[in-house]
Amino acid sequence: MAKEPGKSVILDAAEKVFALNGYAGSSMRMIANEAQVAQALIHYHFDTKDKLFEEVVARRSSSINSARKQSLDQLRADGRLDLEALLLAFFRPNLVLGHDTEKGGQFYARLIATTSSANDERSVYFTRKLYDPIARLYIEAIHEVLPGISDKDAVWGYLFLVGVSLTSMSKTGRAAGLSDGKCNEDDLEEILSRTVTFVAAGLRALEQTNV
Amino acid sequence: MAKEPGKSVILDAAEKVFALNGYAGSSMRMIANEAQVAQALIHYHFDTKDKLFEEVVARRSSSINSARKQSLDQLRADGRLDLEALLLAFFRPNLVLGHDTEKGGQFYARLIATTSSANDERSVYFTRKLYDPIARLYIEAIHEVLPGISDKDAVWGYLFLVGVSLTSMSKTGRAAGLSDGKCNEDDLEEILSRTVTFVAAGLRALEQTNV
DNA sequence: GTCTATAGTTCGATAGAC
DNA sequence: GTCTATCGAACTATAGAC
Repeated sequence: MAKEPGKSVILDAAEKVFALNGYAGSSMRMIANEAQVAQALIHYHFDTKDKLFEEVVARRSSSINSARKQSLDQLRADGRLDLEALLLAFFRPNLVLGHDTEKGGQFYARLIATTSSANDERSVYFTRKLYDPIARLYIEAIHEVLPGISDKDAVWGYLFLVGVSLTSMSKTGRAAGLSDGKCNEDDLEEILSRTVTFVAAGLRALEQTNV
Repeated sequence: MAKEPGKSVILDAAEKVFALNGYAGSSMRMIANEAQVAQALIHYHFDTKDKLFEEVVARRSSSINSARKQSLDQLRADGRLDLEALLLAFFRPNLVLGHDTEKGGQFYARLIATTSSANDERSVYFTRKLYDPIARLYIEAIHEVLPGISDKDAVWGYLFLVGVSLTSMSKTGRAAGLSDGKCNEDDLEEILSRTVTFVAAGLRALEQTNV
């Protein structure tokens, strides 16, 4: 079925174009063409390119961040908060969205990976605004499950954790290329279990260095 | 002392502008202004924006990659190749360059982090051309020092390793912000030892899952 | 809401003087 | 080798018909 014109069609198109070309590398014409609407319609609904980008990111980030916060609270309430559970709570929302073609969110993971690695003012602004609050929550939780870890190691460990998750989220095809096809970037559980194993061991090792 | 006009002044300016704004977000005018030369002079020396970018990257990547290859060969020749030595051989060239203000290479690390996380055709092309050969070398070396690791885990482990190193290389100020100033992104050895500890434990854990 | 047409700006690249 | 000046294309955004 053909999609009807409207805001969501434009948001989907913009998400894809921004993810594949970055903010500066994307033009309103490319997005209009992808969405099969007139360029002026995008300005009617979203005003400027800047505000369009903000709405693209806001649509997904709020659900991811609230899922991450709720999972953490739930685990704590149930007394089941350990390191592996913490990592699963963090990774799963992003990976699920990044691999879920139904929701049309398969490009958001790439968009976030690109944005959070960029150094321009807009990208840094978005990263801090959207992800620093969640970061502080998870750094605090790392202290709970690894009581021996130092403040510095908890922060560096969290940043390493994010670096690993961005790698596994991006679906650039590099894993398949370097493994001659053995690694399957579409196998969600395969990636998730490896990521958790790797990061959990890394964080425990950081805790050990402070004993 | 003021720098004299010429190719190296333009390359330094381009490296900085590209690192801070990305390829698409950088204009020849911005670079000309940063270098304090006429825009036409950049075209005289480098022809197109594309070729300028290629020369900016080539200037640093060749020395980094040959350092990585030579360190690996030397360790093997000396019979001192273990996991920690392998990781140090990989991380040090990039970290040293990223923190060395004398050489003027302090922006290259950010440029590479941005480029290797981007999904546009040019960035993917550069990442594969410049870094896939070194990647295959180090994946092979991972198999040597961790004989029990599976092919898939070695590739995923290598990609996680790269993800962690990009995080610690970038100097975005996020570590300082999240730790209320406790983490010092300028302390090279502090970052390097943490990175090695974290990644070594992660890779050993991946090896263990296959026993 | 959605379109066509276009104004006004900025871009990469080139011509030509020195 | 370095400059000023400018061309033609692409860009964001807007005006106005429907």
